[in-house]
Amino acid sequence: MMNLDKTLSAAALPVHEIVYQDLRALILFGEFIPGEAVTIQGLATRLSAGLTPVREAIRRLTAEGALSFNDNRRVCVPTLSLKDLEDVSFARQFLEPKLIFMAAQQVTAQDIAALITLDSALDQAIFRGDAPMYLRLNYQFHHQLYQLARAPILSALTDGLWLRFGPSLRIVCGRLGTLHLVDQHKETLLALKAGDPQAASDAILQDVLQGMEQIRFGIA
Amino acid sequence: MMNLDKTLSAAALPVHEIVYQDLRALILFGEFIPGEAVTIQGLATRLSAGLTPVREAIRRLTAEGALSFNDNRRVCVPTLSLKDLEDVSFARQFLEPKLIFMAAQQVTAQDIAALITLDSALDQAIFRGDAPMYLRLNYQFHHQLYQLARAPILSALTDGLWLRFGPSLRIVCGRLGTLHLVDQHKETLLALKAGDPQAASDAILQDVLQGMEQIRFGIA
DNA sequence: CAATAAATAATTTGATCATATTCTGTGCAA
DNA sequence: TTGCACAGAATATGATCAAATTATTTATTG
Repeated sequence: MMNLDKTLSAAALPVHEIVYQDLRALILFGEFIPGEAVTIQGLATRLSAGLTPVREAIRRLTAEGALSFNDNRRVCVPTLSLKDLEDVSFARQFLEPKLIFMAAQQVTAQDIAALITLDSALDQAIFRGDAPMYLRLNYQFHHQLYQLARAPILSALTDGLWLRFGPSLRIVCGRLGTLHLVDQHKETLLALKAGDPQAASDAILQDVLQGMEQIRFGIA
Repeated sequence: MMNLDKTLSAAALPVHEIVYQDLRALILFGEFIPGEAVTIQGLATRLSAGLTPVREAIRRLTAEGALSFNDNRRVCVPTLSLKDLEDVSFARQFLEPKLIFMAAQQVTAQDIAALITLDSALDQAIFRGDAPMYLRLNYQFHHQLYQLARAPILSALTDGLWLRFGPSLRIVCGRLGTLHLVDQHKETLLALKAGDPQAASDAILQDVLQGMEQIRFGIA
């Protein structure tokens, strides 16, 4: 029998991949509170999948630090200590500027246009006070920049760090709303347009520092 | 009924955990050649485990970049391009000195003694031309230093990088033997004993640079 | 007698496996 | 070259067993 499920969809991804992406988004955009327990069977029900695919997705996320595997064999969303945040901050401070520097060296006008579109939507979300959308678009903006650097290993490292502070980010927004947020991306976009890697790199560093400061303030 | 399986062993780890550790070691210490295909069923047979635990271990290693998941749904050991090596090198240059700096600030005499013991064994292995043992001990030396930093997130990042260049390292040793290797750890140990974080940090940077250069030379 | 502690039962959750299904690539024939 | 069938491998489910947590009951003590 034909597979009718993938009628219009892209590529008939394996279930474990879909579950991974769904669960990743749930964590990244704060559907889980830090410290909250995550059960295999619960997820299987919630995402209407079998146990094995869920299990696989959980192991992946555990390897990425998005979930932690207790000695009880239970899994939960880790809470980010201040010390942890310092470490994440340190890593981002050298990874992101490097990536954006590389991206700036090979970015096309089309790429920049796409980023500008994204950033406009981001502004809208802030203005509307739409925190979930803000979180998604902000991540997407950075993620897209990583892709442009064409450095898979560094991109993976940097991307993975978002999973560490994602849940905490959500809490910050929940407490403070989005109106206090200042968009730091304009400088970066200008530097990209000007073809100035160093300026782009410097601009993104400011964005990173501001973001980390935000969270530090939020979880303290 | 009592659990007789863990007669003397530590804690009766789940099979998926054991498989993960075994497979990790196989990759890290070069039992697999870069590019080689890894089949789930093959591993299940080789490690005498079921499919589900092997599956989980593979997903974990995939998330860490030690294995790559093709669109064919097949898994293989990725080959490290020169570009990839540059990226790994960049990340290690920041991460390792930072970790060792932190370690040096809280290291005890006992810790140092353990490191010296390790390093002696390492010297022996080089002298004997025992490449597999060299690989294990060298990794262990660094890994132990990471632990002393008490920075779980940065340790995990750095540890993960070994999985990227591990398979290539093995090739280098296979080609060139171990006799050309110079132990760069003495400086680090001296700095630790002297309680000089900056010196320890600088020393380890030299070790990292030399190691990466080694591989660059080997895979070119 | 009330309150706390210990023991036990019930329920939930995790781990593993056997099995059925689906997918991918290859060789063969038209 | 195109289409079809087959073999090997990956995927996914549900069943089964073990471990852990929670709830309940019983015992003990002040």
